[in-house]
Order: sequence, then structure tokens, then C-alpha cells
Amino acid sequence: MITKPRIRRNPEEARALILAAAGKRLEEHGLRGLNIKDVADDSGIKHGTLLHHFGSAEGMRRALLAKLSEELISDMSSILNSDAAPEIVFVELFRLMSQTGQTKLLAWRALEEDSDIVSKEEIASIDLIEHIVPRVAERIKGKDVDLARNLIFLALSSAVGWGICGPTLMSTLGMTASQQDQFPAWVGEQLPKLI
Amino acid sequence: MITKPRIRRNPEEARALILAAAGKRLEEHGLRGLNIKDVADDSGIKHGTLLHHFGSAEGMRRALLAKLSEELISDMSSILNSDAAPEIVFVELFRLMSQTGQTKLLAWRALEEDSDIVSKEEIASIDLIEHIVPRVAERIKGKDVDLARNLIFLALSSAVGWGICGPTLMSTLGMTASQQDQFPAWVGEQLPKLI
DNA sequence: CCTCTTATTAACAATGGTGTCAATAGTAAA
DNA sequence: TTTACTATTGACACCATTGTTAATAAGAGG
Repeated sequence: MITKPRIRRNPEEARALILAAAGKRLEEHGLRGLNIKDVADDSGIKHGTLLHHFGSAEGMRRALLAKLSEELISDMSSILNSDAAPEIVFVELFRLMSQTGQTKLLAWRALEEDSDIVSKEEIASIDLIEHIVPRVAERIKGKDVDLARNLIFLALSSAVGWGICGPTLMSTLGMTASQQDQFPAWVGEQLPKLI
Repeated sequence: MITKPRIRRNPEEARALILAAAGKRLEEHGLRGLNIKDVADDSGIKHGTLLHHFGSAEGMRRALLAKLSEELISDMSSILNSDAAPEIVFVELFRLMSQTGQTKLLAWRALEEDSDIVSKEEIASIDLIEHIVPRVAERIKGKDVDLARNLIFLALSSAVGWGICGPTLMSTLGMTASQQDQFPAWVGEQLPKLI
């Protein structure tokens, strides 16, 4: 009798494989797509194996949430701490938040924040403001750090809001598609005027 | 033999009762709280009755989504179209979006936007920009309507982003609690300067 | 080659959410 | 009062998801 061959992966490899499939399912099917059966099928493994690596379905979801959160903060950090001009930086920030993966992650966190699913992970290891705040403050008379933080957070929050419900709200406001597309660039031009 | 008394409601009353309980569960338990069993229990009815009124669990969720969406747009409209000064209007906007019910709604929509659960309801009956855009444009030289729209959307998107992940991002930026509280007022003061 | 560890698998059990159905009981209208 | 309508209910069946377990096999180290 012929026995089926098995692919034996090391644990890190298996976990990465599973979380990649889970991330894709989150994007394409929302939270209901994050069940171990479908994720396992997409990963090419059996759901029992998935449970072996993550302990439970919740364990898999918490691992995905932690991974995506770290990646988002890391991407944000790269953009904010780049040496590009503020106009470029803000546009890049909007581009980042227009990716569905990022908005779904933030929406997920917002929905489950009081639940036990949101890991209270510390992402402090990534310094989100290592360079950007001082660099913006440098342009302000008196080097007002608080003003710099407010400006940066205005751009950040607007980018997040744009990602979460930009198209819906903008069309409700009667803005055309091209006006919607040009908004990030407009923000990049306008915010420096507040200094 | 004593038979249990029944409370007989008219359909509108029953639906309102159920959707109220469902809204509370969404706030307190996230999407997993929106199952017919728990919602029915909180409503004081049997889950069979719930299905009688909404046809299916998805039907109940779509009804809730439509109701909450209408209420949010209506609240936004009231704020934007009030006769208050722009500084006040913007602060009110942030206050609205800081309510967990509103953020959970927007997060829900962002997560399921591609799924079939999001009703493509038209809220065009509520005119979101009846007064605000002309009133802001009035202050701008040349009455630039496009600039007015951009300014309003900047406030809107920032308020949404603030609601979705404000505390998390702001503490990551190193802002104190009081700085976080004062941000809406700061936006209200600064945005008019862009005119 | 042998042993040990453990990733993998199939089969099973358990649970919970969803939906159906027939019977019952309020309520309004005839 | 009688009739018709339907909101309500309990009981049941169904299905999807989750979790368990014992057996198997791939690979590392002796």
C-alpha cells in the first residue's frame, strides 16, 4: 500500500506559511475568512497541523494581529523617518494607508479592541518618531515640538480616515474621482503652511 | 395547566427592540456578538422570532448596518450644517467620532466592504453638504468650492482616524493624555488658517 | 543503524450558530 | 362571538467550526 508523502516543515516555516494565507484571507473575506479550516486549506496543510502550531483558532488570529501590527508600524516608521521632503512623506503615508491590508488591520483592531483577541503587544522596539518630530520641529520657530507632533498626527489621522472610509465619505461630499486622488498631495502641500 | 403569557409586539416595535440590542452587542462584543442567539436573549425574545422578523442572521446584520449608517450620516450632517463657528463644528465632529458606536460601525464597513454584507444603501436623502461647503467657501477668496471641500474632508478624515486608532497612535507618537485631548480643538483653530 | 523528537495526518467528538416547522396565542376585523 | 391573520414559541435538524486523539513519518543526533 502506498502511503501519502508528507512535507515536513520547521515550525517557523509552517507558521509563516499559515499567517501569509491568513493575511490574504483577511483581505479578501474579512474576519469570517479567518477560520482554521479555510486558512489551513489555503496553506496546503490540515487544520490539525494548524492547531498544533497555534494552539487554537484564537491563537492563530492573535499571531496574525501581532504580525500585521508590527509590519504596519514598521512601514509607518520607514516613511516618517525617511529623509524625503514633508510633501513626499505625507503622500507616502496616504499611499500606505490606502492598501486594503492596512485598513482591514486597523478596522479589526478597532472592532475587537475591548475583546481579548487584541494582543497588548509592545511595539516600542520600533521608534516611530526617531527622526520625524525633530526634523519637523526644526522648521518651526522656537522648535515647538508639540506643534510638530500635532502636525504629524494630523497627517497620520487623516491618512487613516482616508483609508478607512475615504471613497465613501468623499463621494458623499460630492468630490470627483480626480479630486479624491489629489487629496493626499493637497495635504502634503497645505500642512507645511501651518508652520 | 398554566400557559406562559406572550408579549405580542407590532413588527416595527420588535425590529427596533432587536436592532437596539444588536447595536449594544456590537459595541460591547464586536462582530462575534452579532449572532441571533445572544441578540435575541438580550432582546427578551426567542431566536425564532428574530428570524421571523429579519429572515436570516445576515438580514439582521444588514438591517443594523443600514440603521447605524443612516444615523451616523444624519449626525454628521447635523454637525456640519449647524450655524456654529468652524472651530466649534470641527470639535463636535471629533466628539462624534470618539463614540465607540461610530468607530465600530466604520470599522465594520471597512472590514466587510467587499463582502455581500454591506448594503449598498443610498443615503443620498440626507444632504451632507447642504450648508457647510458654501459657508466655508464664503470665507475663501474667489469662493473656492474645491478648497472648501478639501478642508472639510481633512477635518472629517482626521476625525475618523482619530476615532479608529487615535489613542494608540498618539501614545506611540509620545503625546501625553492632555495633548491627545486638546488635539480636536487644535484642529479647529488651525484649519481656518489654511484659507 | 538505531532512537528520539515532533510535525503531520485522518478520524472522531463536541460545541454553537443557523434555520425549519408545527402549534399556540394575541389582536383586530367581520 | 367568530374569524382571520400573524407574532410568538419550543422543539428539532443541520451544518460549520473547533478541538481531541492515536497513529504515522520525516528528520536529527547518537
